[in-house]
Order: sequence, then structure tokens, then C-alpha cells
Amino acid sequence: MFPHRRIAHLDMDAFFASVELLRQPELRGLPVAIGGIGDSRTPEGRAQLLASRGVLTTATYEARAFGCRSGQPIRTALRLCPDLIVLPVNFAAYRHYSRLFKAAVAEVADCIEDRGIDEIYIDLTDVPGDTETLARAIKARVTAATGLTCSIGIAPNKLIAKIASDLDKPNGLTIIEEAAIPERIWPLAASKINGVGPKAFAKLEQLGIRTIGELAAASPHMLVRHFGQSYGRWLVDAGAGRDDRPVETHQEPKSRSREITFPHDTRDPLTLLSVIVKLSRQVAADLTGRGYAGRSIGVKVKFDNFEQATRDHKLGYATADFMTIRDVAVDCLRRVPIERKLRLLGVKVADLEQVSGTAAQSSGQSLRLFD
DNA sequence: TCTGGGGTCCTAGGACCC
DNA sequence: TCTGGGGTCCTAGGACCC
Repeated sequence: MFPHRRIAHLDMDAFFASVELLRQPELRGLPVAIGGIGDSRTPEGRAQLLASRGVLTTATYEARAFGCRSGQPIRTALRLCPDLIVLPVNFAAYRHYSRLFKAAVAEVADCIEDRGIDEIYIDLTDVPGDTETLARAIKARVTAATGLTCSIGIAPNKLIAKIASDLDKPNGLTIIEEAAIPERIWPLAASKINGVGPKAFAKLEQLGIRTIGELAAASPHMLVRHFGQSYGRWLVDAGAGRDDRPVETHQEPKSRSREITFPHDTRDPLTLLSVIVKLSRQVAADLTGRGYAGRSIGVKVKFDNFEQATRDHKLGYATADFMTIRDVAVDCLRRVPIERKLRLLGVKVADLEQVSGTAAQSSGQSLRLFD
């Protein structure tokens, strides 16, 4: 179906932290991480971070040497590395550099799939030139445009390219031909496959499957029996390194949401109500600004024991109206039995459709929802 | 005083219709 | 008295990813 494709996965190195180091080069070589809202270099900021419930979004390689990881509670990170410099997130800056690096890549190859703020897939199949030369050209352009480095994996498909980009970080380049899959990919843990998370990996391990090679050798029947028709078959293909998914240059957004974790767990009705109102206003503004409206409105709560519940409601029409979103969200929240305190509350609008004739539509830039 | 915020996709049961 | 199958929509939950 797709003979001899040449797919690249490009991942910016420690992206948020690297952007901050551009702005504060004196921090180079020090353990730095991004997360929360305070700056650990001031006493007040440090106290704020120690009291907060935030997690790290990124850690430099120096910080990783201390065991600091993205997703880690900031308090834990500061315990592991008392000298860790934690800087607040600055999404506006990251979006700016995200646009810069994507534009730089587009000068070399225009078939690009957005995978978030710091990652893309690139289809190089029809771009003339030798693979390594192309990859080096892309890396050079990204660095020239941003001052940042990236890691690139190139393979016959997205699945293998994604694994490859992770094999030589930071500032890496890994090219894996079809024939090299058994040697290079099979020894890796099955959890390296994009789509095999903690749950599926634990189940695979119980079945005696730890590596991708063991997955490739496993009986398809057995995998389907344990994981179901759909996921089981996908595992069979993934193990064998088969993946026909095309590089998608455009994806319509399906939902927009806002959520917040409270500084302290609460079940105070007035607090919950005022937060719902605020989140609804933000989602409405977001949708309106981008020229979208949605038919489904819902809320999400997370209790103090980390159990979650969602309630949603489908309208017969699409809306981006603040008061409609607010009222439906409040109704949804009333349907949740609240028997303990909440730590998180969220509002979501889904089943989006474009609203015609808005300013956002005529501007290509604002349509890029996920950069 | 452990554990963010923003997404996508899939499954499964019940309602409802033919 | 016994007791069809689809198909689609709605809702809730969960796995996974960046």
C-alpha cells in the first residue's frame, strides 16, 4: 500500500526548558525544570512551589541526572534536587518557538503532521535527496531558526520513526531501515511503542512478553484473546513494525476544555459554582476566538481520592455561548453525587463544528489549534 | 501536604427505531 | 407464550499521549 515510505519523527529536546535557557543563558549547565507558577530562586516562589500541587512539565538533562522527570510533583523534585531551579511555565514563549521550528522544517518538506507543541511527523518520501543529508538539513534549519536542538528518527513508518527519535537524545539522528527492525527495535521494551501504556505493558509482562521482539513472536490468537479484537490486532502489527497510517497534515479539533486543580480540596457549593462559571467563560472565549461551536457540554470532577466522574449533555445544536455552556455545565455538575471533597473541576465542549464567516477562519494562523 | 492540563480514541450498555 | 436482530444515538468511563 505504501511502498518504501520515508517518515521522520522530530522531537524538540527538553523543549520548555531549552526555550527558557535561550532567555536566561546564565542558567546553562545547572539543573533546571519547568512547572507550576513560582520561581524557586526567590524565597516566596520556593515556598509557593513547595506548597503547590503542581508537577514538572520538563527537566533539563542536568536535572534528569538527579532523578527529576516530567510529570513529577514539584515537591518531590525539590526534595531529590534541593538546588533545582524551577521556572514558571510560559506558554506564549513556547508557542512562539513552536511556530518558528515548524516553519523552518516546512522550508525543507511541507508534508508535516502536528503532534503537539514540540513534536511533528514529516513525510520525506517524495522529497528528493539522501535521507541523512535531508535530516541534517532539517536539524540545521531548526537550530538556525530557534537556537534549539532536536532529535530525529527516520523509518518506513510513524511507529518506528517515533521509537527511533528517542534512541539518541538529545540532538540525535537515527535512521532505521526496514531490514534493521529485528536488530534495532526488537530488543526494546514493548512499552516503547506509542500506544502501549502502563496498563497494557503490565498485562503483556504477565503474559511473559517484555520486548517488542517477544511481541512480534507472540501468537496473534493469544493477543486477540487477551486484548480484544481491535487492540489485539493492533498489537500484532505494532510488534511486527507494521504501520500504514499516513502523515496527516490537517486534523479538525474535536473538543475544547478547561480544568483546574484546587489549591485545597473542597465541596463548597459557592466555590464550585464560581469555578464552573470561570471555566465556562474561558471555554466559550476559546471557541469563539477560533470560530468553533460544539453540541456536547460536560463537566469532569476528580475527588480527593483521585476517583473521577464525568457528566455530559448533548444539545440539538452547536453553541459557543457562555451562558448556555455555563447553565448546561451547572446542570451536569448537579447530576454528580458529591459525597467527598473535589480536587479538580473541568468544563468541556465537544462535537465541535466550524462556525462560518468568523474572523478566525480567514486567518490561517488562528486555525492552528494545537501548536 | 504525593500525583497538571489539554487532548484523542475506544468500549459498552441502554434507549429507541425499524 | 415466548421472545428476532440490526443500526444508531447518547452517556460514562478508561487508556493513552504530549
